[in-house]
Amino acid sequence: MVTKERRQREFQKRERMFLQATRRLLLERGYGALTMDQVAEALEYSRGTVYLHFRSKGDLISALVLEAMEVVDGLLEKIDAFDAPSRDKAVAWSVIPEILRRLYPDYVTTQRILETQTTGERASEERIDRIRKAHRAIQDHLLGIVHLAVEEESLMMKGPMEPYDLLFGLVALSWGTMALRSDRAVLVGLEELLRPKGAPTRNFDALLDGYGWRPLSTERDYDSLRRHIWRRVFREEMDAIEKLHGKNPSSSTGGGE
Amino acid sequence: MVTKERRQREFQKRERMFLQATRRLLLERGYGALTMDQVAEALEYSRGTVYLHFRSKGDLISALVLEAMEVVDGLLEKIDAFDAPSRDKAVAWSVIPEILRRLYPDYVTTQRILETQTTGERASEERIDRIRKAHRAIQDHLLGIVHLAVEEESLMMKGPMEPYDLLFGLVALSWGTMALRSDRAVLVGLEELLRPKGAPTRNFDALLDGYGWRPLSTERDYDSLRRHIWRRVFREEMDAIEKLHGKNPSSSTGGGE
DNA sequence: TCATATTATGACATAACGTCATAAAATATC
DNA sequence: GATATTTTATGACGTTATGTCATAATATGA
Repeated sequence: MVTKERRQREFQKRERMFLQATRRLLLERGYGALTMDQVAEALEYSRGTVYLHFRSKGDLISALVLEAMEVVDGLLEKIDAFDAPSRDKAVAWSVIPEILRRLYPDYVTTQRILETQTTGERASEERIDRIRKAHRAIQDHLLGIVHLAVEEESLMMKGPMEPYDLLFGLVALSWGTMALRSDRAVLVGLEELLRPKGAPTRNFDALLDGYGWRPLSTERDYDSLRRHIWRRVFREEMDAIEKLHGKNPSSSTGGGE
Repeated sequence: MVTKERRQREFQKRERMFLQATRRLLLERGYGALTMDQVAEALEYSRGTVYLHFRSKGDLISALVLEAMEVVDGLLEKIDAFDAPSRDKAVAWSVIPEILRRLYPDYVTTQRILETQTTGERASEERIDRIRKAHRAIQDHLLGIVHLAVEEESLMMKGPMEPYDLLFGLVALSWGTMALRSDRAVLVGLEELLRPKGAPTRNFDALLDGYGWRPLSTERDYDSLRRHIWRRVFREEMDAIEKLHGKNPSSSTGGGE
C-alpha cells in the first residue's frame, strides 16, 4: 500500500501551504482580521479541512511559531559547524534577529500571540511539546557557545557570574531587538528613532565586550566579521533574502549603515 | 452646577476601577478568557456601561497599557530628580523591569496584545495618541541620560556610535528582560533556566560597561547602588511591592542572589 | 411635583469558532 | 468495470462574544 505514504506526503505539503497562506494573511491584514475561513479560502478548501490540520486557531499560530523556531535551531547548527572562536560564534548569533526579520517577519507577532494565550489554550499537546523541545535546543546551543568560551579561556566567570547570565543576556537582547524592529512595534510610537542602522548589532558587541569576552570589539573588526558570516555561514539565507527583497542584507546589520 | 464636576470625578473613578478589575481578570484567567461581560459584572454594571468608557476591547487593553506607561514615565522622572552621575541613573533604569514585573505583572502581556492588533484596531484615537506621547516621553528621558553622560565625559561616542544606539540597547534589553521574566513566557519552555537571580541586572551592567560608560562596574559596586536606589529613589514603589508580596524586592534584583 | 436631561441597560444584529452528520472521492474487492 | 468500503472534505449548526442603540431608570432643575 504505497498510496498511504503518498497521501501522507500530500497532507503535509498542504499543511505547509496553509502555514504559508496564514503568514501572508497575517502580514497583510493582522491577527485581528485573521479568520479560519480566510485561511481555508486561500487554498480553496473549506473550514473543516483546515481543522483537519490544526485543532484550533491557537494551534495554527503555534504551528507557525514552531516552524520558525526550528529554523532558528537550524541556524544555530550552522553556527556550531562554523569553525571559529567562541566569540565569533556569539557574533554569528547577533545576526539572527536580522535573518528572522527578513525571512519570518511574523515571528515576533506569532510568538506574542502565542504567549498571550493561556497555557497552550488548545494548541495541540504534541505541538506544544515540540515547541518546548525547540526552545531547549536553542538554549543548549547557546550555552554550548558560552561553555566553549570558558574552555577557550576567552571568557572568565568572575564572582557570582554564571554561563546562564550570558544565555539570559543573549536571548533577552535578541528578543528585545526583534520586538523593537518588528513592524507592529511602530504603531506604539517609537517610529523615527527606532529606524536603526548599526544599533542592534552594536549592542551585542557592547554586551559581549562588557562581559570581557575576548577578543573585544576594540581588538577585532566585528562588522566585517559579520559580513563574512553572512557570506560563509548564512549564505543560503542571504540568497533567500536577496531573492525576496532584492538587496544585500548584510549592509543593514553589518556595516556602519 | 457643581454636580457636573462630581459626576466627572465619579466617572473617572469608575474607569480606574474597571481597569483594576480587568487587570485582575487578566492575571487570573488570561486574555482568551477575558470578556466585556466579565469586566462589567466585576463591578456589577452591565456591558453597555463598560462601553461608555472604552470604545472596544482593544481600547480597554490600550487603556491598561497607557496607565502602565505613564507609571514608567513617572519613574523616569524620579530618576531625573535623583541627583547622581549619569551611569547611576542608567543603573536606576535597570531596576525598572523588576518594578513593573511586581506592580504591573500584566504590562508585558497587555503590550503584546496591543501590538498584536492591527494599527490601533479600534482603540480610541485619543488613547493611541496618549500612548505615543508616553513613548516619546520615555525615550526623551533615556536620551537625556545618555546626553548627560556625554556632557559629563563619562561616555565617549566612538566611531559611528550614536546616543541613539544606547537608547536602543537600553530599551531592547529591558524589554527582552521583561518578556523573558513574564509569567506567560514560561509556557513556551524556558522554565528552569529562566529563573534568574542576578542575571537581568548583570546584563545591564555588562552592556553599559561594554559601551565604556564610566565608572565601570569593576570600579564601583552597582549591586549595592541598586539597593540604595530602591531605598532612596523608588522608596514608594518598594513599599507598595512589599505590601503586595510581603518581601524585600531589592533582594531579587540587587544582591548576589 | 412635574419636566427635562443624563446615565444605564440588555435585546438585537453580526461574526467567528469549532463540531459533526453527511456528502464526495478514492481505493479495494470481486 | 461495477460495487463495496474506507478515507477525506464539507458546510449547516450550536455557541459564544462583540458592539449598537432604542428604551428604561435615575438624577437634576423649575
